[in-house]
Amino acid sequence: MANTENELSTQDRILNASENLFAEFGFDGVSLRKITQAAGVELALANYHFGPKTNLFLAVVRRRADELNEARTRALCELDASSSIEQLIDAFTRPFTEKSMRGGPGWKSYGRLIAQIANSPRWTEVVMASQFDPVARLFIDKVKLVLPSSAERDVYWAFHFLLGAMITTFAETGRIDQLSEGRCRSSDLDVVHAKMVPFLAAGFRAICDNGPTR
Amino acid sequence: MANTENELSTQDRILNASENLFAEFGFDGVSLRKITQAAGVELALANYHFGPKTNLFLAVVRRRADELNEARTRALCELDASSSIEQLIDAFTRPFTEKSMRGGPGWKSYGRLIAQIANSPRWTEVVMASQFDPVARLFIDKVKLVLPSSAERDVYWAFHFLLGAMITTFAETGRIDQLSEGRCRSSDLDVVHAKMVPFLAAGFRAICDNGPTR
DNA sequence: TTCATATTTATACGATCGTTCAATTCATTT
DNA sequence: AAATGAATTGAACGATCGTATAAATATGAA
Repeated sequence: MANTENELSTQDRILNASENLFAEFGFDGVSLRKITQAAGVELALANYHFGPKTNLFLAVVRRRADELNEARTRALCELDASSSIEQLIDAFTRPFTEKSMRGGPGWKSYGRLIAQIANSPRWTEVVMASQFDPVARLFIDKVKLVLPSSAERDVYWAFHFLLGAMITTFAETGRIDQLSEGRCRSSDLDVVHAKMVPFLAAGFRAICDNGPTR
Repeated sequence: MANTENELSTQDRILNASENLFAEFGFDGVSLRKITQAAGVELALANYHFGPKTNLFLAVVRRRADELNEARTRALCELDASSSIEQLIDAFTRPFTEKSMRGGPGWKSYGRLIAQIANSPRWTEVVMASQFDPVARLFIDKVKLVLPSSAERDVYWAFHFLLGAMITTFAETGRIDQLSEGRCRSSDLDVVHAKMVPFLAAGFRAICDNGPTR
């Protein structure tokens, strides 16, 4: 058997190489030859273990999506109507921050990968909706409890802005590092997280807390 | 000569087709053959007028970036230290909203294109920094005037979150439409803009208005 | 009209793409 | 040891990629 000691299985070697390269160059910017070469395996093994290239891409996404959704769901379920919007946003965003900072280097690539997928019409339905909608609905339902006077549409819009800010944060493109001439370090997600939660919480309160609904 | 009456020049036909296809499929997801076919011109004309494929991509980005930067700069320069943070955010974001809603269909594609570029390490430096940094610095300088008690780092972080929310808004992937089951229509940017400005303004105040700096 | 220049056409080159498959090796069970 | 199925190898397929080039055509100045 493989995968004893510190050796990785062929599947994991391919998945890791795919994650890195897809994150940097995108789905169409990487060939299966580059992937298998980076993984140190033969070309045909990608097709043997994962089928067509699209399936390999989906396998890369799904691998960490399950773990992430589980952590988010667990954190959200501990909160109720008496919680603050800060706690809700923290529960939704902290799992990725934790994994990106302390879950291994693959999570950094995964953050960049999700950012590409999220803004690509090609993958929005197939990947984002199918993988992340359930926990998104859970988050929104909790927001309705915490901010009961909010109109439902406004909660969705606030969540839309949250997604944009969060996804570009986890992408870590380094743009803000460059623009701020080193004053900001986007790779230190603990610091960014501490700024992001109050920023987004204030936004939620501003547009979702309009007093009695009618 | 060409381009009399309602006919488009070969360059414009190629640029328009490139804009649409790059926005939908990404740089590596489109071939010059698909582009020239969609433009109704011969394959070799793309190379003749624009050189390598990368140059064509950059030409697509630059075409509208100049017009957008000019409108943003004009709006920002009308504001001073007595303005509100809402006015500043509006000045920065409204030009794209206006052009996307009433500037012709090409601006919709351009919004999706920028979203891809913004989160792609490949283009962050070459495109984003070189094209959009000057007006970004102008915006940040104005924020420092309007929120004088803010720490400089916090202004950059707030701008970072603004960029994420704004860019995903202009991408119009339709994800929030789907998630909200039609309650939100991301293509109606006038409505989204009216929600985005107070959302982001509250976020800026939350993390940039910490009282006296020290 | 004649000539020089700019643009368009048609074709081709070498490279790389995703995918397939027969042959071979490996691991495990009888 | 023999057999069986999974895993790996190495090579090849047709298709498509970006780019280049020579010939044909269109354009504008003399």
